[in-house]
Amino acid sequence: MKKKITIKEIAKILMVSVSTVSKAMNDSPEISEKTKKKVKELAKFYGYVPNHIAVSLKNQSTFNIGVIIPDIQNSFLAEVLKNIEVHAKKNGYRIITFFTGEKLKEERESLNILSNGMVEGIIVCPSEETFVERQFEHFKNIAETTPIVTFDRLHKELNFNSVSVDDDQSILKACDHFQSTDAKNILFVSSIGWLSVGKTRRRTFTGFIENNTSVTGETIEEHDLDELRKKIEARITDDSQPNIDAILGADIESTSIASASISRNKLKFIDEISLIGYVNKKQNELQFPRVSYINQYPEKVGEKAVELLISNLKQDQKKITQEIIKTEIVKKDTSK
Amino acid sequence: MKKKITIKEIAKILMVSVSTVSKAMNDSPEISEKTKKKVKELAKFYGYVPNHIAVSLKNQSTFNIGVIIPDIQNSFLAEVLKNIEVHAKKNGYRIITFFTGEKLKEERESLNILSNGMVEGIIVCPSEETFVERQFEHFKNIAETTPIVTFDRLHKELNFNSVSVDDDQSILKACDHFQSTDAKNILFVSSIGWLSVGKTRRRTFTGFIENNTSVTGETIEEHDLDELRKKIEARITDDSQPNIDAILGADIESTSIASASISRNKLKFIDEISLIGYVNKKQNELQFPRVSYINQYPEKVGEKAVELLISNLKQDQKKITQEIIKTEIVKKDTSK
DNA sequence: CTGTTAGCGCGTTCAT
DNA sequence: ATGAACGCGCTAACAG
Repeated sequence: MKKKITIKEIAKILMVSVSTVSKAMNDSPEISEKTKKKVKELAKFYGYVPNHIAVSLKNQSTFNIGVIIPDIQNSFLAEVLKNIEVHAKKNGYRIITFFTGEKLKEERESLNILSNGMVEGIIVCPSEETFVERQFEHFKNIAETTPIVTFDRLHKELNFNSVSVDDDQSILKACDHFQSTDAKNILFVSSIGWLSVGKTRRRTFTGFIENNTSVTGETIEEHDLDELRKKIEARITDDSQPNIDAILGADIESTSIASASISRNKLKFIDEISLIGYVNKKQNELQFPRVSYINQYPEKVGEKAVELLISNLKQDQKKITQEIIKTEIVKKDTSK
Repeated sequence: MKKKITIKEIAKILMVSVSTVSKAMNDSPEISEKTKKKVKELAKFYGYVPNHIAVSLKNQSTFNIGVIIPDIQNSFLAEVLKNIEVHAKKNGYRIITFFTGEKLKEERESLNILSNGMVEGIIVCPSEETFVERQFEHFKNIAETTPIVTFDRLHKELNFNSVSVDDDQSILKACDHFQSTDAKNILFVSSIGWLSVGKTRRRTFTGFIENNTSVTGETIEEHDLDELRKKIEARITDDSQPNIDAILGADIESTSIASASISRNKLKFIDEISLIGYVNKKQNELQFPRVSYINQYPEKVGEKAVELLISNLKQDQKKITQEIIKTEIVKKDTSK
């Protein structure tokens, strides 16, 4: 493998000083056009490019942004990540991505590594285990020296700039929508009951049911997806119990399973049973039926996260901004 | 924002030299236990961690691997990426990810940035535009100083270690499977006719048809997904033409659309029409029907790519390894 | 216009 | 057992 050429070697070849080369490469007005041309030609010839590590050390700035997310397979997170990358690039930043697999230990390590001067700020979606274990110290420690923006998942201990989605509102909107289209008995299905966001969504749902006399509600929570499918199918085909005329999916998986269960048992969407939930948007457009869904606007989340971080980078701000993205019910084929 | 503490400041506080602190932190046998303890305690107290940029510059090694992929929304690429990250981490490397959006310009820029000392090697899935424009010089230039491993997409000009999937074989396997289950007229659908991999898949299909008298074949290629859907639906419901009894999807999108089209028009899977194609595996498991698919084993691709790169990093190897991952038809609900 | 020098943070001889 | 000095590649303040 050929060694990369440095400024020093170019200087030697041209019999000038390293600073002349450096200035020429950076188009300093101090250098004559003739010299600039000579230097640049040779640089191009040897494929010279400034060593980013050295520049970072010298300038004390890396133009890297760290991103930590629990799972790339989650289509919402993947879409947020993509938009983070796009907007970071637009602002001249690169991203360094770590995946935690929802593990606290991985999260701690990622934060440590990234804060060692590798990046100027960190955008992070805290892992589930972090919430379960209620461990937030590692965030606070890092935040003393490195700006942090969190997204998607909130906690009162996480006192940073953040972008999240109005989860309560979206569940309520779906419930309201069902109620206004005359649903009588809503089934809430979830494969993320163990996850904090799953708990919030369930609580919001049960709260709605308790405060409304015109609708009743039931809940199926099951982490094992195949079990979940069985339970849902058993319930919606059970004639001995009150009829389910609407299903609310608390996450992408349970919504998919609910849709498949309805199709497999040949129930008629809308006429017999409606469905609203969370989906993989891109995939949903191609399917039949396309499920009516709660749009969480991952593009906005990603863009806003970058925006908050960069403004924080540019000036040491004191006030914390907790941005909340409004969600929206998008009607497709499975609901009125 | 608090400034990060350096070795220098710790040295000053402890009234020792920087080299003593450095050695103590790295458990050098030259340093007494007493001093080590003193240094480490203070370091911990101040949350000291060595500056990664400085260490990288000093050691001329970053322990970073660059990854360049066209699109994170592609579930195959996303799964490969995830596995690259996992295996990189397992070997003590971090990954820096860039997305090209299938653009040549973005690919060039990404390669340039990454090869400026940021990473020790690069794993890249070349963008589509690169193939269309037949531009491979930028790879060759970078490869002189930085080890490169390509994956998924091959070209004879790309003379690097690579991991790919036996695309021809997988299409042939699907065709064979249809033939052996008595399909008479196979429809090949594709939304990626413009993509090199799409062309290969189509050629393989038409080649199969030409060499087999017992089956006939048709092709629908359409980049606009809604148009594609219309064309597929029109064709499979057109009684004036020969009956289509099998569909082969050339990519995830067209396969999804084909499945949805069949469902929407209430054709019976297997009895009336079969379907095999590429899918988002995770999503496919939750759907009804689950589409019979070609498994490309993204886990293996990711793992192998990291393996090839790291072995290349460890010793300057001369022989090029072009790994090919065997695919497999996985029978689900849409085919015999 | 060009060169010399210092220093970013760290690890590593080589002295002491 | 500890410290002084150098250099990784680069930029910038200061001289000339």
